[in-house]
Amino acid sequence: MVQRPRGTRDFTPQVMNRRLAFEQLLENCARASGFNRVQTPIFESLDLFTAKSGPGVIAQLYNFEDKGERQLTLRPELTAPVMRMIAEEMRNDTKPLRLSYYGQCYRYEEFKKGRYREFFQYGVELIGASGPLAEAEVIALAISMLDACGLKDWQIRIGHVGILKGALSGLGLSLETPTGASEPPVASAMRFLDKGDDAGLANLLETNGIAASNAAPLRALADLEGGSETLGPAREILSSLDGVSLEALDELQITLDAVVALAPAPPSLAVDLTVARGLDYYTGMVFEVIVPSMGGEGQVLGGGSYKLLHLFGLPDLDPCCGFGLGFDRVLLALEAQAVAEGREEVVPGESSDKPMIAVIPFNIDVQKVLPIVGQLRRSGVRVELELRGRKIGKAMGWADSIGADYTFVVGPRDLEAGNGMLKSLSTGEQTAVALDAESIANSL
RNA sequence: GCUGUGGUGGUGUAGGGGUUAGCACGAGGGAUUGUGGUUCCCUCAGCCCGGGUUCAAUUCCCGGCCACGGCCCCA
Repeated sequence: MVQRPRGTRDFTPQVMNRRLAFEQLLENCARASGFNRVQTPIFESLDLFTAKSGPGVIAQLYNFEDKGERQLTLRPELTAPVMRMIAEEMRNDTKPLRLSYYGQCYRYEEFKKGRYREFFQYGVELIGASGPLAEAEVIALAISMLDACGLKDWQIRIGHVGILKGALSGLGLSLETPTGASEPPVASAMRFLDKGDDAGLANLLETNGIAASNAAPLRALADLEGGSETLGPAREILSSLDGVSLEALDELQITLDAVVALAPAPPSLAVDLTVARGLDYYTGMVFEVIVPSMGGEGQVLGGGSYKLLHLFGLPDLDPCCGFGLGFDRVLLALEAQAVAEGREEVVPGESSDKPMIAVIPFNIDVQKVLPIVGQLRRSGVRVELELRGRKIGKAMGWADSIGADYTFVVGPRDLEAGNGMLKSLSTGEQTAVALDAESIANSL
């Protein structure tokens, strides 16, 4: 028996129903904010991802050579392909572009709950507009989506890489990687701050000719916690440091104010200046959403402002802003929440559908009912036709188990009388209805 | 990359060096040749793969594969 490859999943009709409903819900949110869907290929040139993330990423790629000896790879993420698409197809489109995307991505790594080798990502990118208002639009959309799907237990953390970075470089730490080192001193400092390694931080400052006394205010800055009220203390700390600009802080303030006006209030919002997203192409505001109950795999969404389009010859469009949403993880969180609340419905609206009617021809020529089946379907009613010639009792059981709302039985007697028996499976009531689609539809 | 636990019909499980490998759900058929979600009967279908120990392995040992966890990492 051939099994599905490691780290992949099959989706049964019941599961797929839910996934489609979730995708539709996200899509509706995106469209309400003017974001329109695009789609890119499942495989791309290997260069696309090594250019963005460096040669180290190959270890986690499903890369291969095609029959024309081209170096290709299954896509590990969707931002780079969308950037590529913009450069190739959308240079002359009116800016800004508001794009959304959804699809599977592939990473060769160990998988766990909420982490698979084939996983699904939903995301948006706002291209050709930057600044605090553009950032607020993106954050607000993320909040709206999580709000719309009914998730309750989540936290959004918003930061700005420019603030710590500005403070550190303002003190005199270099943004350039020295020869022989693996990362610039600024990045090392941010890592020390994030991990709480104060000794390492002080040491780093001293070896770069900066007074170690500066470590304390930096630590205080990194440790600030809370909502937008933390910006006041942050301002005081930054003002006390030499050569540090307050510009990034002012921008973050504008962004936060705009988000409050644009989006529903999230369950928990925290300003956290150490949100680093680990990636050096993020240049401004960064944010992420955590579902605490999911533990180690609890980050369900991440994004921010980044500079990538210069890699495609479009530096004028940098920086852009966007986020990626872990489709599978949010769904897992919703499923866990539904179980905890003893609720059947996991994604809002997943089970609301048009009524379904099971048409059961009984000891008659099936041809007699086919036109009605076709007409009902065209008029928007879901119709399933009994295909196995079951006896009447079995047929009723079949109709029940496929989730039909009604049965419509047509036997010899009915045919003679020119009608059929329409039965509601929920109430058990049964009435004779004329043998035409309109009469049946009106009786539902 | 490190590490823990586990793999018995389609699903969930019991058992265990020699067994007709048990049960439940499921699916198909029948009791019931015009009415379902209750009952009864019948049928279908299983010891992950390879090697080793043994007279004998589904059971014990090793390896692989797969699954589920905890770290590391995460574009």
